[in-house]
Amino acid sequence: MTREELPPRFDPAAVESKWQAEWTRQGAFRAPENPPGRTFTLILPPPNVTGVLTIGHMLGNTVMDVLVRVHRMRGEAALWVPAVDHAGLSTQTAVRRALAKEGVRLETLPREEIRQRVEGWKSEREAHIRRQLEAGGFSLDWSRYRYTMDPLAVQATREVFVQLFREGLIYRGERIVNWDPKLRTALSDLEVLHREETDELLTIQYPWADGSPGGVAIATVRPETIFGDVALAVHPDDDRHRAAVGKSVRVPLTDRTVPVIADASVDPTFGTGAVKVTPRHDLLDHTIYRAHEKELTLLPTILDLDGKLTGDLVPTEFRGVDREKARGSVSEALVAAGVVVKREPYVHSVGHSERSDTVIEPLLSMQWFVRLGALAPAAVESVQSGATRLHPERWDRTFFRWMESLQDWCISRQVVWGHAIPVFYCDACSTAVAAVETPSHCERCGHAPLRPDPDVLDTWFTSWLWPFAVLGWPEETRDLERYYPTSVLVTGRDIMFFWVARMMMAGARFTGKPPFSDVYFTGLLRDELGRKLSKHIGNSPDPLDVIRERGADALRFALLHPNPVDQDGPFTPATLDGGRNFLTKLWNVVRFVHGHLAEGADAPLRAPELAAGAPLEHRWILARWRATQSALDTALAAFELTEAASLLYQFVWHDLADVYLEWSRDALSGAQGEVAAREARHVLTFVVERTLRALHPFVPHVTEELWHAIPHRGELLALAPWPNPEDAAADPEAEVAVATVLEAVRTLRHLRSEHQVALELRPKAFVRPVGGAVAELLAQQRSVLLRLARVSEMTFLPATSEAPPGTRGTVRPTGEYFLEVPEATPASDTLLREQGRIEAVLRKTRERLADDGFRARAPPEVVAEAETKARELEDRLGKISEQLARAPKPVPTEESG
RNA sequence: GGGCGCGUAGUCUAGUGGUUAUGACGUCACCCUGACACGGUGAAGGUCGCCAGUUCGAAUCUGGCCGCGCCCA
Repeated sequence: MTREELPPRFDPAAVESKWQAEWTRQGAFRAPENPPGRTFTLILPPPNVTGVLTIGHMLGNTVMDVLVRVHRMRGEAALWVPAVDHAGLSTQTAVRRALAKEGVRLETLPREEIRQRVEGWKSEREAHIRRQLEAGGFSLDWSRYRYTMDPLAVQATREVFVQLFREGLIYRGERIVNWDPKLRTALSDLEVLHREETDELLTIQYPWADGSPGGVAIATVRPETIFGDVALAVHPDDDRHRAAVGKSVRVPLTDRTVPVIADASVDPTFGTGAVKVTPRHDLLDHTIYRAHEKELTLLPTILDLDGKLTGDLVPTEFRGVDREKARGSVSEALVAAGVVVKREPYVHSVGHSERSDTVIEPLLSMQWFVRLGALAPAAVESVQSGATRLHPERWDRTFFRWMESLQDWCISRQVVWGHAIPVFYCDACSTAVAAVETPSHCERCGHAPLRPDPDVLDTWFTSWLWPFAVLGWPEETRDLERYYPTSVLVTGRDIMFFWVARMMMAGARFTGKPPFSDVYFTGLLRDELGRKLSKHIGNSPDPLDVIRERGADALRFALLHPNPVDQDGPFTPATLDGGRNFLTKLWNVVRFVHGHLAEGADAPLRAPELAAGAPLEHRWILARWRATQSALDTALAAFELTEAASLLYQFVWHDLADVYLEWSRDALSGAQGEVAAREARHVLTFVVERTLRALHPFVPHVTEELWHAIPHRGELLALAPWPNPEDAAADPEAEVAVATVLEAVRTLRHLRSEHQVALELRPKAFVRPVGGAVAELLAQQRSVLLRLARVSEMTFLPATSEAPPGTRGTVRPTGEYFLEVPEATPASDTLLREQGRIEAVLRKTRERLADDGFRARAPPEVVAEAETKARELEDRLGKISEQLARAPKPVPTEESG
């Protein structure tokens, strides 16, 4: 092992691809087939195969990779299953857009050709996604890669459908659904986003059918639907309209008359208290219609699947006109007819398609539904019992609330791309049968062939099975037996209901177990202006480009370091710099260590046994390492990955580099003899090797590279054991002692800086310690003090002596410090500020002590503590005054005056 | 409209009854010291959103107000 192996600067491009290839070659991430002992399983939330991964995905992936790598290093059989999702609707939308560029309308192509187009598109994007995942260094088991349209997934999807169908939990029915007229498909409630919009609220007078003067006025934002009216409805207790009930009115612009009916679901406070009833195109109207089915025979369709007015009831001039356009022209026609009483702006919540952003059209339609209400209790129970824990916990309440108010889930989609609904119709005897394998003939009457259902399933109907479907369900595979239930689900809050809750329902129903024990919600990423990352704004680069420029490890650290669980975090050039800077620091620390190590040395199995009189700095760094590793384990157990990354950052940069390396420089260089050098090397190798192990899950490439450059045991850091804090001893005494020495060093450095003593000078220092213990400690550490504080000598002063001439000094809790200054300089600003600060604290402390209530009610130890503090502060204040008295006052600056 | 959550230096953030309020980025000063200028050393910067209450004592607990975010309707 020679020094040339570590170049002066970390070059991520070469290092990262090298180790990615090596991990793959050695099969490091391939989970064993039938492992003994503990397992740890993650599923990658399958990205849409027609999308690409965003920086946001990288955050979730990094979280997962840290978790799975830690568990792998702990010796568990760790499995992380990669996958992509066919994403029926969004894939078809993407293909539709691509076709539009060629001037081809998707609807004009035969199904088979659409499928081929989608396949081609899929393979291209799938490869890009895989490149992104590999470049990130994510330790996925590619031998278990899954796609939601794989034969295995088809099998699981159909099996689930058939089971639920047979139990009556899936049914086909005519219901008002959310219709997307642009994509021409039904959507589930979750795929509808509500937005406040301002529309015009028209108050329209429906004249009496018998021609007598007056009529009934209703308010509506949808005048274009009046042609579908079958009634007007009022609240039964509404005195204003009581007389109208039972009479008939004429629908404006038509010759049709409709009755006025009473129904308790009408809101009497809205508009005039009377509403029009258009039962095929509004949920509430449909409910009213169902309640009055006997009186109302007509159920007219006036909007087609594209959202255009249609049907005999619509006057010819409006037929074929889009609903948005028709709204304006019908409104004008109504005004012209003199039936509009009032026009006013009205703010209301309007549903939009999540996919196409089109305004959703409520439409009576024959669709397939799942009765989620029957599946919910088991999922609720798993959270209530703690079998599944949400992180952060407070989402429990939102989860429960949603689960209590479940609507039936519309699962049929009128698109080409997706899993066919496994239902087959016999045209001879009108039987419908659900079957996993396509039946060749009708079981009941023998008729053949059967007609398959034309619709496909909502993509989420496959996704909700994912935790067990990827492991081979419904077959009882070894993977299913050993790796299910999975461990942690990491995802964004936005799909808590779409996916997480539904997986819990499916897991409970089909496997009898919660599909995972923990759910970790990641936060959103925002740019330096606080905006969400989005391609539209252009602040969301392709992770591959970021990795090419900065490296995967820098990206990973930048994502994790400032992004606590469920909290929005920054993703900016500055955070990326932070990641890169940390890696450079780590690289240089190990490079320095590497330069001091003997060749062929072995990795220490445990920390060296240090004698009681062993050098303080060794005892200290081992204690710090232990504390860090222990806090790290605690943070990881609580899913506090930012805290975990932060602990390692602090340890590497401040404890290891700033303090320990500087402190032990002399010993390492051999200036204190071979025995001291050997001991320092031993401690250093131990600490650095363990630190690289602990850092590995966060920044796997650079740590793997560095680990191979120092003494180690084993082939791959990725498979090395996770460090055990018990390998080093706690040492509170050393921690206190080092804090004291560092205070002395910092104080002298501060005096130098404050009084502008040039760095190349080595002035004399004088100390008057507060007590014998401090004096003894500083005397013992004299040589390191001289070196770190860059002073030529250090003289201890007796308690009663005068301050040495030609010096300036300051007062700290550990004692008084004086530094030789070249010529008479004023006392420092800092000393004045310190005086002010201490006076303020002292005043407050004295006030507290003067308060009888405090003395009577506060715990005695708090009172005693305050008394001690007051004495110490008085003492220091006196010394500060002496210091100030023996030097000219500083020239007051703008700020200090 | 209902629910959940959040307001701490210029920015992000730790801190669930008693310390001179934590850390990072940024800022300022000096320094290319033999691992690192992607660095070192030192410094400045805060009425802990506002008001009241509980308490000997509140960033921390309670209530109200103001501002912001998310989810559901």
